Amino acid sequence: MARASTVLRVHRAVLTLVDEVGVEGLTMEGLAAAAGTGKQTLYRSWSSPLHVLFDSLLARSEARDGRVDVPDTGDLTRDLRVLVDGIVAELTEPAADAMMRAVLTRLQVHPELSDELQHRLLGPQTAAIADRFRRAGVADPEQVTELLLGPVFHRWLLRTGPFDEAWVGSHVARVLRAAG
Amino acid sequence: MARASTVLRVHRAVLTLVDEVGVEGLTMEGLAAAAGTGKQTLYRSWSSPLHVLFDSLLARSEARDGRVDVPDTGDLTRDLRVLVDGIVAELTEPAADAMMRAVLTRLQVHPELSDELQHRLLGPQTAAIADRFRRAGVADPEQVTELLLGPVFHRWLLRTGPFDEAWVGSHVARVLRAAG
DNA sequence: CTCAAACGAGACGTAGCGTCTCGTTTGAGG
DNA sequence: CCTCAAACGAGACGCTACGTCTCGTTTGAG
Repeated sequence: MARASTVLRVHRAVLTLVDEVGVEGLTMEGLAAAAGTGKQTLYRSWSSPLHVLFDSLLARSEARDGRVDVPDTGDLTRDLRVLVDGIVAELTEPAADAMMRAVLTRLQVHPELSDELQHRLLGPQTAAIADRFRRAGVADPEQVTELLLGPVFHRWLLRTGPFDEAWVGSHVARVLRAAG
Repeated sequence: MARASTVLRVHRAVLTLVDEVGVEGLTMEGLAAAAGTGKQTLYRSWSSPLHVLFDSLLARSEARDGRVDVPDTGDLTRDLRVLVDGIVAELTEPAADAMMRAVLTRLQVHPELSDELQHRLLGPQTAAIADRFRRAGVADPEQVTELLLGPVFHRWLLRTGPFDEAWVGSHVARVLRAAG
């Protein structure tokens, strides 16, 4: 429906614009101006500025073959600490924090986007972590992955506590104890 | 600053209105009309429809002395299952689900409200759960509480899986294994 | 009873919405 | 190389909610 060059231009524009005005500041009109496109062209492919941003983020992630590198040195405890440290670093990096918070947030209003995020981004990432657990002989690797990520996510989203090194260490230890 | 009767009227109006139009459909103008108040009166006390809703929810929760009942029969496994079942029931009840999702997510844009939610609602609730763990002789009860709630929250917010009975059971068992 | 604070009502200019036309560009099939 | 429909840019349009503002009225503590 839409021309590839147009999509590319819009994708680039939204990532630039969101840095200037923030996720809340995105508007279809601003986007049209920034991308040098007509509003109708935007509405042809996306139904809101959030959809544009979201689509652009997914496209970018897939373009760089969006793999998670789950460390596998043989030392599971160590690997998990490195993994969680990496996730925490990304969650607390101000720009990424704001963006993910906003996207995740606004996503709640659009369950179909939630599914898409699940399949195109989160799913592969949690699967990679579950694989690491499976290789280490952990039973129920998917659920243990959830046990690992859930509290991190909980702490991040609800701001219930800091992500210091001690917390990461004891959290990983607790998850491994649960994993048996 | 604001008269108590006015606040009460607005609180009542926003809870009625949100059932009709949803959280996204709330506007200051609609709220003013529903509460029979001037817009200036609203802006005097709240800065957005979300703030009004949020304040109203907190007030309601505190009015009924918003305590969590954490079961304590002596059988920790059983108590935790009942507790988690209760939380899951509340999270999946359609009206409450939509409301909490909207509030919690929109909250991300207003960190100061996040703190308020933490202190006036979530904090006391997690503390009650941590106390149950502490009474059972669990070490690090706060962190084990996070281990219990994190995955529930994660699964709910990201819609990564269903909340069936088998999941609750195995999750509780895993958390207890981590608790030692 | 008094009078300042709080109020309701609603006018005002602004911004972004989503729809719509209109003339122009583009690129695949003949 | 030509054709022509699909996609495009530009922007006008009416609309809704925004946040600010005035103005006259109500309310309740002193």
